[in-house]
Amino acid sequence: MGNLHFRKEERLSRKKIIEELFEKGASRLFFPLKVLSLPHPDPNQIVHQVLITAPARNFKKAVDRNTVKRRIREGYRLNKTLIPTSPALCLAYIYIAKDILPSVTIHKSIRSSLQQLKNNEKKD
RNA sequence: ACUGUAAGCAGUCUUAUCGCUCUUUCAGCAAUGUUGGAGAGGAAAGUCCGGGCAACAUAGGGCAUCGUACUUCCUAACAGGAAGGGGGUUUCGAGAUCAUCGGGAUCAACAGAUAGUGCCACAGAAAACAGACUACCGCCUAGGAUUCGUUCCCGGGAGGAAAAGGUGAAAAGGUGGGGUAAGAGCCCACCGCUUUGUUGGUGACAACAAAGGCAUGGUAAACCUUACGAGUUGAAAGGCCAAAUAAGCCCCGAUAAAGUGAACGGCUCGUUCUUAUCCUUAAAUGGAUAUCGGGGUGGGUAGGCUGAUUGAGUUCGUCAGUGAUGACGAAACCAGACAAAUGAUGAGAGCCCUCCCCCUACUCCCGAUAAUCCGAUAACAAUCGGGAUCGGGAUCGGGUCUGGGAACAGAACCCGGCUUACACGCUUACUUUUUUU
RNA sequence: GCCGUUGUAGCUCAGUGGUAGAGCACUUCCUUGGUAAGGAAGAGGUCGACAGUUCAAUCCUGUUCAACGGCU
Repeated sequence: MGNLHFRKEERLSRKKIIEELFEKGASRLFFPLKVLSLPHPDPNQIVHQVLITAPARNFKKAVDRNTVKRRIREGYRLNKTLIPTSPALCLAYIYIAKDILPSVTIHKSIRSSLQQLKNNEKKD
């Protein structure tokens, strides 16, 4: 098995890249998630960088936002070996559903999104 | 027993796999790996108050604006807290009744309405300068009736008086008595109010005495007055390092400083002099270009460290105080993230609710009585009641077992409060309903 | 993290303490051969929620809920 870490380097935290991702990134919907993806603009980047967010409009309480973000993060951490590491990507996971869904369904949708990304790269 | 309200306490535990943040041991140039340790709350929430801390501002005083408002104390400070004072509501008792007094429970942002201004709908005669209206009273008087003494009816005049008008949230001290033409604090008793004094209390205030004779309707969470307080902005503050501040365009200046160039000297520096070119002019007068400097635009950078967790702190004990709280001593170090860690998936234990089944002290209910005991109807029989026994059911409790539940809620520089949210459980006070005495 | 604004009829908004209104929309009637426009009448409000001040609160005060905006 590969490394199932999720360290600070894999978090997307630079404001400029985030803006670029939200402007140019290709978006697909895997309910309950919306996934934005873009090749990383920094050529020295080795690992993928991921942004996870749950809008405060749908979840008023910080506890609910935290639980949703934690479940998405676990889903990415356990399934990130599905995509190859060679060209680094920027990803954004936005939680769209208005209820807190169980982590099984969230993991399923993450898995399918990663499969699709892998297929796209093969075509390229 | 049960229902609810308020206050307080407490708000799961163990373990497997894979991870996150900080720290630590060892290895390594480093990335990193490895060993051990720590890792959300009573409200972390709302951001309603008050501070610490930081930057900027600031002679002193006043005005404006905003806030606070019974007293004393606590506190770093507060619109917070503690202990009191007076007040409202309700209930019980005293008072023949009323005013009022005393006890209990409970509520409360409680300075000033004789500094001034404003407002008080509807209703009502009148809503704040009291007296316009109706009604009351005697005096004078026009007319009518009459039993011709007078009385009655209906008007007028100049007065008296502030008692009556039942409407309103609120009506100009209250109740009773005297007094009077009618009345009135006009006089008296009790009570309230105001002023003054004495005593007690640190004080809010209370008690008592004397005088006044009612003058003073409500509203300040209306303006306002008085007293006290408040500089502004918040960690997205501030400090250090790294990176960047380019080109282009616009404006101003070349006096000083700096810079450039030159000369000299003791030459990593000092002294002295000094913009340059072109056109134009009497003139460095004016203009253009270049260079340099400053400002703007433009675009660019926006990462790390610090601030930042040893503190008005925590736990335990003793002492002081009615209490909030304080003093002293001891012990340990107990989250520190930053597009934001403290998790995900399983398993088990305990707790709560529910379903099936079993046992069951005491108690209660229903039914039966072949035999047996007691009592009532004078006695027997019979009947009734009670006991006893048997059967069935309910309940407290215990065991087994099915399914489910576990609230409110996530640190964001740090503290002190307030407010709001909160499942199950426990304690205290009050309380709904039912049963028994 | 810090600061602010708003909440009134189905919609857009007035209303500075005395029984809450306008425009559009809705219903019924008139007008027309019919519709629109026009005219007449009508219905529809816990003034976001809960407390307090006041005789009386949409308005004043406090708490709370929701929506929206700003600060790098």
